[in-house]
Amino acid sequence: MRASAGDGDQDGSAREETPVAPVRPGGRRGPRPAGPATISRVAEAAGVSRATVSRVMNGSPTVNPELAARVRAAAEELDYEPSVAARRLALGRTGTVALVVPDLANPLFQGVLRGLSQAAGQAGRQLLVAESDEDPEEEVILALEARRNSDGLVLASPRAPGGRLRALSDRLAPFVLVYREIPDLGAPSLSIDNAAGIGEIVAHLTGLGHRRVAYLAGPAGSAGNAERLAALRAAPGLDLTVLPCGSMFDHGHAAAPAVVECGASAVVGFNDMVASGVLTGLHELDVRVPGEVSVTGFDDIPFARYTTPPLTTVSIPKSELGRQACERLWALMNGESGGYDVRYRPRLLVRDSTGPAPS
Amino acid sequence: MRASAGDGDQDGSAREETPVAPVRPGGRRGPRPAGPATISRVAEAAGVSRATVSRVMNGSPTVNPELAARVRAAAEELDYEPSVAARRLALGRTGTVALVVPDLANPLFQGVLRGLSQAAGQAGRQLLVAESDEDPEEEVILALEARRNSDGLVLASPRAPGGRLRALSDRLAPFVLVYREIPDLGAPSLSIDNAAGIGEIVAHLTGLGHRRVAYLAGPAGSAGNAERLAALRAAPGLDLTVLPCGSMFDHGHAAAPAVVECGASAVVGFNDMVASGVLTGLHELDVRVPGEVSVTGFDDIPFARYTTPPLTTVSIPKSELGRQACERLWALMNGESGGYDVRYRPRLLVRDSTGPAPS
DNA sequence: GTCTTGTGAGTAACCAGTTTCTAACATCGC
DNA sequence: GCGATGTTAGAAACTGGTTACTCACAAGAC
Repeated sequence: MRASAGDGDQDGSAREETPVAPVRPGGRRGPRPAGPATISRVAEAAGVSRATVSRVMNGSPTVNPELAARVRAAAEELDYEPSVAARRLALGRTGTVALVVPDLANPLFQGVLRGLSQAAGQAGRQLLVAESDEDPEEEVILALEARRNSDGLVLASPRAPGGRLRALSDRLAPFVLVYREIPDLGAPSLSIDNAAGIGEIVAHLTGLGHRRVAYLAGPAGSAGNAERLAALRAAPGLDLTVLPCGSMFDHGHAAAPAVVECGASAVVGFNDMVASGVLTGLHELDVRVPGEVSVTGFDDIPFARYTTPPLTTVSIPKSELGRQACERLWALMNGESGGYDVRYRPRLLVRDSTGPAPS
Repeated sequence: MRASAGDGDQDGSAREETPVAPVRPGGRRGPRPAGPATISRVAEAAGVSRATVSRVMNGSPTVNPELAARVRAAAEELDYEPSVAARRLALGRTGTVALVVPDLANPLFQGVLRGLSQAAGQAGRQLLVAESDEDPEEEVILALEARRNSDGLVLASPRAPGGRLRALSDRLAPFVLVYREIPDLGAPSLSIDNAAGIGEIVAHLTGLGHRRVAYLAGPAGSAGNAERLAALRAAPGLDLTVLPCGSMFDHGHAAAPAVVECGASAVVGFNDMVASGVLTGLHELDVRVPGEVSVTGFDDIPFARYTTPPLTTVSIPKSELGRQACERLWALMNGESGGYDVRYRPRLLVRDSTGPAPS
């Protein structure tokens, strides 16, 4: 007898009328149920059993067409819509898939979000979205919670430690991993060959004569950042300076002075946003790009074409990842195999932000 | 590029360890009844009734602490987690809110998405997202469907005709409208004063001596576009050319030649993306901005600071809209009033893409 | 004209919780 | 000592569907 009785003390008005006591979930058998129509009401109206109504609503062929028509008419008449909650319970399916991302503002994840949203829509499913704000602990909780409300999960670029995910993997299943690979995880992964992407960039830059290179590092927890950094470190003949940066425009913008200071002739951005930011920052410092400094990005976000100068970057199939993630997830949810892991190789896009190293 | 499933799809090879059956996730020791623990199993294990377990799980104070501890221990032991589906049915609540947007790729809606996502997370609710792809008919269906799976709805910049939404409003309720106003709709709305925003822009441009202005029009169905266009048409002393355009970078980019052709000295973009696109397009045509042509945007998306030159635009409180939308929705869902409609007045941000009209 | 077979529809048992009602028991007042 | 009162905890009804099982009835086989 407590519930939320305590909070009504300051309100006291605005309740012009209490039209219809909605439904008393403890139940009495009123004479006129009111409220949204239920399958029982339809059954009664059509003079059939609930089972028959259910069969009709689900298009079972074992119902006399005449009867079916009567049921449909009754349903129509009563504005009947099957209760989603009840179907979920009875069927044990939610008709929903979930996506957990570190940062919704990042165009990279928007690609996955869109791909997933469209695929889900086409499959007549709902899409649940949760944002972890880059916090690994939060992420795990969110993922578990999202999974409990859905039939399957897409984890985009999870920040959580591999061991943690491995331990949780049977409570998370079925799920697919995007933008990350975790060995011995029982889930398919779709990832980017970051080393290859960096390789493309390095080859391009060294081909232009650059040796002193600055790397604008991404967020600490990002597996992609770790791989890109490692690949850069492993590149022979590079004089590398690592500048802590981040993943957003502002971070790149703020890093411009440090770039100038370190004397690099080329800047490799963790992603296109920091690269765009640094582009503007350099412009403000009157550093010519690519005359004095070359700049590269990563991801090929839509905006990258529209910076000045247009950004040299590597492109990754963002929407394709979303679509593929769906496909894998559908397969998994049907008890099929999630298929082989794949790793997409980024493609170099040379635009105008890179040029020969100044001599 | 590696083919993912092309060749190996029919491998009948040794598959000794493929656990194809959905193994009971909880059964580590002892032959327990399979499947996830239910309230009945917990009740049995603790030697109490289901009602008591329910009370304990919901923190009812009318349970003997000793008994409660026993129940909690049993629940812990069995890895019990209450079924979301069953609670939904019994409580008649879903614990979910839904968002319907025309276009997830648009930074404008991402603001709302983020604000909503964060507020929902804080309130311990799930967030359902649906994208209508700018199709009014689709949108209505999506909204209805989303609403059936949630306790409340946020409709962002809906494309559907006002009458249609009005007719559906009781099936959609509780819901709040964002980026659109519809008279006599029984739902609170949070919108942008487009006319005021255009007013700011026009004042700024005419102050700089511009008279011949081109407007890069947004999507046909957009209410925001209609209002902005109307405000421009109503502005006195303007020689206005309307160029069909769109809402994305590419649309703006493609419009650059038409801008040059029409001889305007200033371009008013429907939003920041088309403005950025046209900026690049003009640059490619060797038109100096703002020397020969001034360009303005709308919305102040994060990119806008990082175009070259940085874009003069009007800013609107995107995340604030998301947060406010939540607040209204929570109120509505608690049976309170949704509050007054509000209309935010955009703020002019003068950056470097506008300058004196050439004489 | 029976026996078998097939078909359509109803009965009732689920799904996994929540909540009302009720009964047993302890406590208190007179 | 006995009735009145107050706690707990259980029984059972309820949320609104789905579906395995069953049964009545009709058609076809012999």
